[in-house]
Amino acid sequence: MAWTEDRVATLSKLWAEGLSASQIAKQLGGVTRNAVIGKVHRLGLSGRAKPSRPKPAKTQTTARATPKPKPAKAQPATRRSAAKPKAQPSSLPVSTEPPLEAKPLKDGSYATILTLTDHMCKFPIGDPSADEFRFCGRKTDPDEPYCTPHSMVAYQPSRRRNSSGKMISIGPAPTSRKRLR
DNA sequence: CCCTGATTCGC
DNA sequence: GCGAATCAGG
Repeated sequence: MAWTEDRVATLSKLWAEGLSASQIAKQLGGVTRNAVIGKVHRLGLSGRAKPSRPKPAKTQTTARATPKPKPAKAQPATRRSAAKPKAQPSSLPVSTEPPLEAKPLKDGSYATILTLTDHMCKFPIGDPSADEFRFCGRKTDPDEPYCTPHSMVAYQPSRRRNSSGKMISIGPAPTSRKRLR
């Protein structure tokens, strides 16, 4: 697609109207937003509503100028952030209370969002909006957000329980959850 | 992850 | 001149 005069006219108009490059591109058809932006720049009408422009100059020249080694990136690996138990089990079938209560720390206090550390079970205890809210705080296995018992309730597999109500023997680990990556 | 505009550069 | 690729933000 070539930039005919009328197309450029349309481009200018839409751009002036504040439409985004992709919007304009879509409307014009046959061009990508990059093309639009490129053209806009070439036409010299880049900045639209730019009150201030403290742009200290982009720093991407290096990437371009450099031969670009591209050593095969290690791995995207979606960052696994700290566990977020979220929502309280207030609407669970039976007991609203988890099998395990929070365990006092050595100093007698309880684990809070402030005192939770790496190897402490992050299983939430109580109402998150309440002052008494705390975390289990027990020791956890490396990498695990919860202590073993809490892992079981937290990651209750889609597996059922047996008739006696007991859990089906799950392996030592918190079940299957280390997916992905 | 979606989107934005900005920039560079091979064509 | 063109626009894909890429960057930097939101």
